[in-house]
Formats: sequence, structure tokens, C-alpha cells
Amino acid sequence: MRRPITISSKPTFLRLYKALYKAFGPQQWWPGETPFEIVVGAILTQNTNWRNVNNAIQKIKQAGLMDPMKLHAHYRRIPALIRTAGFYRSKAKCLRAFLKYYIEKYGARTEAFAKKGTRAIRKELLSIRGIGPETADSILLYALRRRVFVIDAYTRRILSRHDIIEHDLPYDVLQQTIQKNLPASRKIYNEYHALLVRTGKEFCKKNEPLCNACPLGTMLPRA
DNA sequence: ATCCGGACCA
DNA sequence: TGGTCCGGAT
Repeated sequence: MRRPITISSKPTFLRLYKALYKAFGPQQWWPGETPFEIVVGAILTQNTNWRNVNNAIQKIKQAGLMDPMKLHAHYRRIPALIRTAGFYRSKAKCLRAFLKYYIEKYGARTEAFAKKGTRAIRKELLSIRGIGPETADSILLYALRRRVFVIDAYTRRILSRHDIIEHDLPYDVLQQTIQKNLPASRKIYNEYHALLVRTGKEFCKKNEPLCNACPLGTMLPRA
């Protein structure tokens, strides 16, 4: 029986964050050069490691297509360009759907896109097939610098293994819980997610987690 | 060979 | 609830 921690453990989320920051330092996310490139990366990184995504991004750049109008004009080339990111057919469709939306609604202009409220943009993004909550929130946080906490598989795994949250809470519930228990800081949200991803990849593996070597190893709930 | 990861669909 | 989409790391 897991018990979700809420009010009584408000400092817990921050303690974890501080431990990770101390261990790993700032993660310098997101590595994309422009908001558009960050959107592309956010879509491509679904179910994939960043290394494979970066490969695809370089391909797009080498083709001179890291631009919404150009990429849309050559959308038939997208599957081949992004193949290494995996799920390339679905992701190509998603990319194309985003491009259509971005061009038709905002003239492919970041400033126009970024003018809208966070909730409105989130709703619009979620209506695009292939963009779910994590991808939408990644775009909001990292491309548009909105104060939104991104939930992913690593977040669920790390926090639930530490008995801080229940693993199966719905995305939005989990997001609200975390945001309520953290300072309302965009920079902390940015850094925290990046630190959780790093921790998940390196230590909090799905099978055989490396708790002894993990910076959070001493903060484990009593077994 | 098996593992890993978001979103959608039936 | 379980299947499907995918390539690259291990």
C-alpha cells in the first residue's frame, strides 16, 4: 500500500531537487537553438533517448530544413530525415500536423504563438494528433518558457520509488501535486525535470536500479 | 535477444 | 486493458 504524500511532506520535493542539483549541477536544458527546434525535439523525443533524436535533428539541419515553412514544403522528406528517432511514421505525421497548425494559425511566427496564454496554447497543442500532455508541456516549458512542470516516466518512477507519489496518478493530478509542493519557479521546473531525466537514465533504471550509487540513495524510504 | 520510452486506438 | 508504432543501446 503506497500512501501519497501531500501536505505533510511539502519540503520533500525540494529536498530531492536540491540533492540532485548538488550532485549533477545545472543541466542546461533545452539544448535546442530556437523555439521551433525545441518543438521538433519535443515531438521526436517521445519514447526515445535524446541521442537518437539529436541525430535526426542534425539530419534536418543538414538538409537545411530546420524552419517551419521549409520543413512543411518538404514534408515528404520528413520520415527519412527522422528515421533514427524511431516511430518515424507517426512522428512525421505529428510534425506535419504541428506545422500545419503553426503556419495556418500563427504564420509560423514564434512571437504570435507565444502571445497566447499558457492554458490556451496547451489546449491547442493537445488537439494535435500525436501531441500528448508530456510533449505539450515540454513545448510550453522549454520552447515558450512557461511555468509548467513536465511529467514523464522517470518522474513517476523516481518519485514513486521514494514513496512520494503514487505511480499511477493521472498526469494532471500528478502535475498539480508537484507544482503545489514546489516554489512557483520556472527555473526550478526546468532544472528539476532535466535532473529527473538524468537520474532516471543513469540510476533509477526500470530494472535493477543503482540505488547505492544514486545521489538519492540515502533518501530512500525505509524498506 | 531484450529493453526502453508517449500517444492513440479498439 | 492491451496492442501498435520504432530504432538504438545493452
